[in-house]
Amino acid sequence: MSDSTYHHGHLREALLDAAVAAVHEEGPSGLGIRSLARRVGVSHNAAYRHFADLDDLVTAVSERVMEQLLSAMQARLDEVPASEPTLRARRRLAVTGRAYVEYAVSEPGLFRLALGSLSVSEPLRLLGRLLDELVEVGFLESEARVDSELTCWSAVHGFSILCIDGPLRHLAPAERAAALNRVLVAIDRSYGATTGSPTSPSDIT
Amino acid sequence: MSDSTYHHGHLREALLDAAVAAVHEEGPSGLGIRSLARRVGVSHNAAYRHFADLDDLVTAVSERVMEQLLSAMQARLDEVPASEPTLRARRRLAVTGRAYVEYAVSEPGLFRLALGSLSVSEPLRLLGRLLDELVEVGFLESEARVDSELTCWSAVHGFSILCIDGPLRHLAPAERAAALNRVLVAIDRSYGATTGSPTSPSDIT
DNA sequence: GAACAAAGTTGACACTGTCAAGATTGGGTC
DNA sequence: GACCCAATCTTGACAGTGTCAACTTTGTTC
Repeated sequence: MSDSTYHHGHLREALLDAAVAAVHEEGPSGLGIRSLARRVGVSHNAAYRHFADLDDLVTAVSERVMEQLLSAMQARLDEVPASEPTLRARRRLAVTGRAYVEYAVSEPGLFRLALGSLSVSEPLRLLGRLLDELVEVGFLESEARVDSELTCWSAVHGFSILCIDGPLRHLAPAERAAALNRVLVAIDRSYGATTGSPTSPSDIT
Repeated sequence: MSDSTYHHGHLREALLDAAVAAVHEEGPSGLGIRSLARRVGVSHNAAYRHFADLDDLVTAVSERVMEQLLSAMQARLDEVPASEPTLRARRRLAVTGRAYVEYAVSEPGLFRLALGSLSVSEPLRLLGRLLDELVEVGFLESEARVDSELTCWSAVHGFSILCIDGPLRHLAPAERAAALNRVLVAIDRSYGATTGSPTSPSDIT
């Protein structure tokens, strides 16, 4: 790898890194072909060799952010200790929702960017698996399983929006956590309502 | 009112009208100081006498859209026929949620614009009143009332996003309506779960 | 009628995304 | 080892944008 500016070698990756940093610092509007090129130290529209378009670049950044979000959820998921199977499945769902919201709050710019222009099919697939677990374990009736990822994802995503630029914007972290717990308990209750679950909802927080 | 271009008279309102039309046709990115001025037939940055800033203009448009959304919900609300009080209160809540989603789907650009930059405190207030009704009527326990607007608004808003640019994007209207019904029933069930309501959830659709 | 403030216009500047054409480089082939 | 080529980056240009400053027009008020 020479010092010459030509043939940077990893321009695409460097641009994506810079894009994540820019959105982290300045929000989604900080993303620009030229400003990114400046940040990487390359001349304007060098990026056009790697991205067709500003939209194309934004899409690529979104995919990267979505991967971060997914792995953050996955990490939390794996930390849930073994216990009574039903309780464990319910906790796995709750923990995933909490990870989602916490990512949104800690990285509002990246979250807005990713959710504005990309399909959320990956997180929905993960959610689907968790709900299947709830059915296998007998907590969620298979009839109520239909489209249940919609209510679950909607609730968690909507709560994130309220925290980022809604009325919950200036809530203290502790109060936000309390409100989030109420939302997660409501989801849990809504799924277990049909079976009259014996375990208290507060067990999942 | 003279024919002269000077002293347009209603420039502010004309600009807001044009803004709504532009976003309706071209999406949020169709909003621009200059393009709006062109649309109204006035020279560029005449808008600066009425709006400090592009952000200021966007905020004003958002408020206008939010008013449209609110009155759309209110209209549906008033159409719910008198019946058994509990059923009526539940239906009023469901109908409001449906109006919210239908507005989002029918005006995705305006919906995105308004929800991206404005607080949703007005709709939340309306929602709060509906939930108070559910408490008065004995369907929702007052203990579960705390922050219950969060779960409700979150679910409906999240569903809207899924319909606009999520995996539900290309769903046929009938299927979308069916999925929406399931979400609304889930909310209803989650609220009535603690009391063991005697009425079937399907009554509210 | 003169003075004044409000409303619109004109001109300029820096910035943006994007296209076209040229310069530079490393890898493969004879 | 020299040569060509394709990939990569640069330079230059164009239209479009938001915004500031200075100017012009207009309706109102004393």
